[in-house]
Amino acid sequence: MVKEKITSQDVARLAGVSQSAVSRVFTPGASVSKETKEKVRRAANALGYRPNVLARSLITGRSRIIGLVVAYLDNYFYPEALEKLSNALQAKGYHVLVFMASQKAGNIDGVLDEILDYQVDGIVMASVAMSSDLAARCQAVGVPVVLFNRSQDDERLSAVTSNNIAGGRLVAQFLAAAGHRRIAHIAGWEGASTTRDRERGFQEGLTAAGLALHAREVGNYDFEEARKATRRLFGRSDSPDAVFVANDHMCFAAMDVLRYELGLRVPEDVSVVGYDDVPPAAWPAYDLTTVRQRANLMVSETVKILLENIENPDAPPRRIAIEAPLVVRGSARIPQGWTL
Amino acid sequence: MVKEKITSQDVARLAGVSQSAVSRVFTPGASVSKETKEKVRRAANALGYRPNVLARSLITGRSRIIGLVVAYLDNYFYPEALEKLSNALQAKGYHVLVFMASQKAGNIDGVLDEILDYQVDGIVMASVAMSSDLAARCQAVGVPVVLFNRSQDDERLSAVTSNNIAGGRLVAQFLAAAGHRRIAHIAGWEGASTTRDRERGFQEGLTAAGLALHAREVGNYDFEEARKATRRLFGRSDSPDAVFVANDHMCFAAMDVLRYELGLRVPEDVSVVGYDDVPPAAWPAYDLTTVRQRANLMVSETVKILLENIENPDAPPRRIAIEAPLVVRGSARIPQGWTL
DNA sequence: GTGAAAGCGCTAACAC
DNA sequence: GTGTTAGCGCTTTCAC
Repeated sequence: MVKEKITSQDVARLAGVSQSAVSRVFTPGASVSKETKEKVRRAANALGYRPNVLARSLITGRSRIIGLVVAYLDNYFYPEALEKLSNALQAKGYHVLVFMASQKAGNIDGVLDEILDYQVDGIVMASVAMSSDLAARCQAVGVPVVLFNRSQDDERLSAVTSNNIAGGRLVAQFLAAAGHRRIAHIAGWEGASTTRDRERGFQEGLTAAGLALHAREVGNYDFEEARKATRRLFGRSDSPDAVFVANDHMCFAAMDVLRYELGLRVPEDVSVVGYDDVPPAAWPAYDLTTVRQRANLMVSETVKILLENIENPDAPPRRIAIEAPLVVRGSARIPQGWTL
Repeated sequence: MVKEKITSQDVARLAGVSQSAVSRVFTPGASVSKETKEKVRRAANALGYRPNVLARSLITGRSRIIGLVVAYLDNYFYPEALEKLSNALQAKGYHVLVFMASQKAGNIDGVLDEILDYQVDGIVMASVAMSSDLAARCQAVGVPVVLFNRSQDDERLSAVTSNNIAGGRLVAQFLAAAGHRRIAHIAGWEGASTTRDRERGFQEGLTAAGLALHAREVGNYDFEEARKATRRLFGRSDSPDAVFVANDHMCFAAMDVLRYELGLRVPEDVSVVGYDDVPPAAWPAYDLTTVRQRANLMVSETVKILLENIENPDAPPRRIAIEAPLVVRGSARIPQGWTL
């Protein structure tokens, strides 16, 4: 096993220049003559030399690593986001170091320590809530944090979400306009801002239409819990004629219970609307009417904010809510003349 | 913006010990007295000190970073694998640095350079093929590589897959035993070992049952292409009465075309079998009979091999094929008295 | 434009 | 057991 570590020193020797000359060739803004550059390049290629980014980080104080904390990947909104995030960051010369924040609560603290140990230049927290003193810790070491798909009141945190309130409101309007009167909701995990906002907008929309929420259950963004919630919702007399489920992941579970356990037809017997527009929502088997979270935009905003805060540590945190359109498919009755 | 970088030097000063004493406290195998350890711990906590793993890496030559190259995350086998891999590695004190290898071909070369720049301790290549000289490069710098869900003949590469040949054979047996006689196949991307192996086993099984492949199309593991392949397969007279689709991702596309475009019933009109057993395969809307790739086992083997090769650079590469059982659900006719 | 020299924050001999 | 010393591979003044 030949562990040949080629250093800039080796290249310098071969090229007949100083070690710092080699460094300059590999440092974007440095001043080197054409000839030196040429010689060094040649020597470097001959040896297969590549700069050690860890050593570089030690001195520049920048690792070009972004820590990503994510709780779960079984909600298919996240793989999609992760893929896009990684691609966008890669294009800017950054890379994503993944930290899974398992279910365990206090867990996040430990994870944050691990992240910081790697001297990351920034942190993206996807679907994870952060305590105030964690935010303070990041601020103390000067590492910008942006919350992805979660919002928080803390002044020091940037956040990118879809406009969950408007999204929820849109669903209510849509369902009300279609003539539904017994409209139910399956909420997500109540600790999450997305859950509160989607439900708040939904309630507002219902109220504006002169309706009251017919029934409500909590699904905690969990597949199995969503099934149970659906059974409870439809297990009683006077069951709903429409249901808004707080995300697509739970919505698939709900639809399956509706159709295959309860024998209900969608949308003839009950209209179903989700949130996220993950890929399976478009599959004919579900053909789900849902609010689209525009992953592309959410990711590009996240990257923009992150890089801005890395380059300028005094840039203020920002909170962005991306407009979230309703994608009308076949799982919910369509109101007469619905256009918006 | 207070960018307080706390170093071991600071801690040493506060604790009244030498800087190396501090280092030893944070180095697992080092010898420190109880009192020193206590003093240092206290000082470190007071200052919020944490060792800089990058600086450590520079000297130990180990970064505790594993590079993961993955081509796409829309096949839901990969998010699942990534989650498990990250968790398993995290438990061992390693972390995953993600590199997306976009569609572009020669791309892998560039990606590999980036990976190596980070001084990763090991590399996992998921669903990516590697040229021989890339393998040589990794070997040259002493970085172990394990292929995940792909196999390759190169001697220097470890690989973990399911037993694709046996899996394919099992599907053929199952379909033949159910009395199907016009059995078709939608293959994946023909450049992948999984594609070849699954099809090879499938063919063998067919032959053993005295059958010939009725028809064959290529879906390239792509959703849209799989739809088209399905249309071609069933667009002619004498269309298949059963189809084995090379992975679940394509299989969902195929089933949707069968049911919602062609009006065929599954499994009454046509039996459908997939490969992977991703979560949606178990959803009632699909209820897919499929070969299970045991992500848990595949990941734990991957981690085992990787760590083994990191700790002992002379450990030989290993090629593992995990047994892949057929999960019988409702998308394919079940043979009389099928037990295995 | 280029080399010499001084570290970045840490670990690992090496003496004591 | 503990401090001193010498780097890990690199960037960055600083003279020239």
